[in-house]
This record gives sequence, C-alpha cells and structure tokens, in this order.
Amino acid sequence: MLVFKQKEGFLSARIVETEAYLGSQDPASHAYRGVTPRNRVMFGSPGRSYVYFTYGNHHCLNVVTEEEGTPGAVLIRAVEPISGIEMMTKRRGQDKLEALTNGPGKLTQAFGITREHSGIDLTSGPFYMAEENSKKWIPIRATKRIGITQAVDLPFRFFWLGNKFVSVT
DNA sequence: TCAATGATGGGCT
DNA sequence: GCCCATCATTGAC
Repeated sequence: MLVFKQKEGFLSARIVETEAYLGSQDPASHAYRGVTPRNRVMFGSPGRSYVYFTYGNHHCLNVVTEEEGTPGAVLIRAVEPISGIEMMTKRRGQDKLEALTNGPGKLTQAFGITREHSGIDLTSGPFYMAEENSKKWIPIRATKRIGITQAVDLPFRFFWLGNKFVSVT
C-alpha cells in the first residue's frame, strides 16, 4: 500500500503495477552512467523515495531498493485508490475512477507528489508504504518494461493480477 | 479501441 | 541541442 497523510486528507492506494530499474547493468536506468545531482538518492540507503520530473509535465515515484552505494529502484507505475478518492479526483481533474491513478504520472498528480518528496524514508509516516492487510494472495506476472528505448527485453514490469484497472499485456 | 501527436521543461552529452 | 521510466487529445476505423 502507498499511504500519504496530508493536511488536505488521508490518501491510500494499493500498488498494482511496478517496474524495476538496476544500475550500471541497465541502460534504461537513470543510474546507468553514474551519480548525478538528480539520481543521487538511487545510490543512497534503501527504503527511500526517488521522485523525478520528466517530459516537462510529470513526476514519477520510485522506491530505492539496494544497499547504500549500489543504485537500484522500483518505479510505481499504477495504484488502485482506496482512501481520499475525492481529493485525487479534484487534483486530477478527472472523475473516472479507472483513470485516476493508472499511470506513473497520474498517481503522483493524484497524491500531490513532487521532487520535494524525493529522498524521504518510506518506512515511517506521513508518507510511507505498508503491507496490505489481506488474506488473499493473487499472483504477479512479469512482462517487458514499456516507455523506454534501452534494454527493452528485460522482464522487469510486474503486475498484480488481482487489479481491476491495468491490463496485463 | 487504438495509433499518432503536441505540450513541456529539466537533465545530461 | 537532443533526449525522455508521460499524458490528454485527436482522428481513423
């Protein structure tokens, strides 16, 4: 679960689609060519957010995964809204539930996540991730990553097959 | 339903 | 100066 307690309201959502990015072995990764001011949190301690601005319009949220000194992150590609749907709808200018957070740029807009939220420890609040209290396990499928031009064949895109909105292709 | 396209601005070669 | 881990809109079918 992705959770963000804000003064405007309590937001939470189930993470249903992700993509993994490595470091020096992955040409599609921001960390491929070494440390820069933008990507430096990817080289830091795990469990922190890495948020970047792209295409002149959008922010994308990642979680740093590897131990300090080794770059690696997981891009959050889609979530299913649980709480704070009214706030998400307002921010997105979009009232179709399926279109609220079914893309990496959409979910950051719905949650109000920007570069200011990069480098934050996600293991404690108010901006954090938590395990869902669910009894039911539904499998995950891996496919090729999308929206990239390098290393296009690595099967690092992961879907939760119980999701309602994102089609597995 | 799907492919093509313009908007838009920061990051890096 | 070119690239880009995107989105909403447009127009063809």
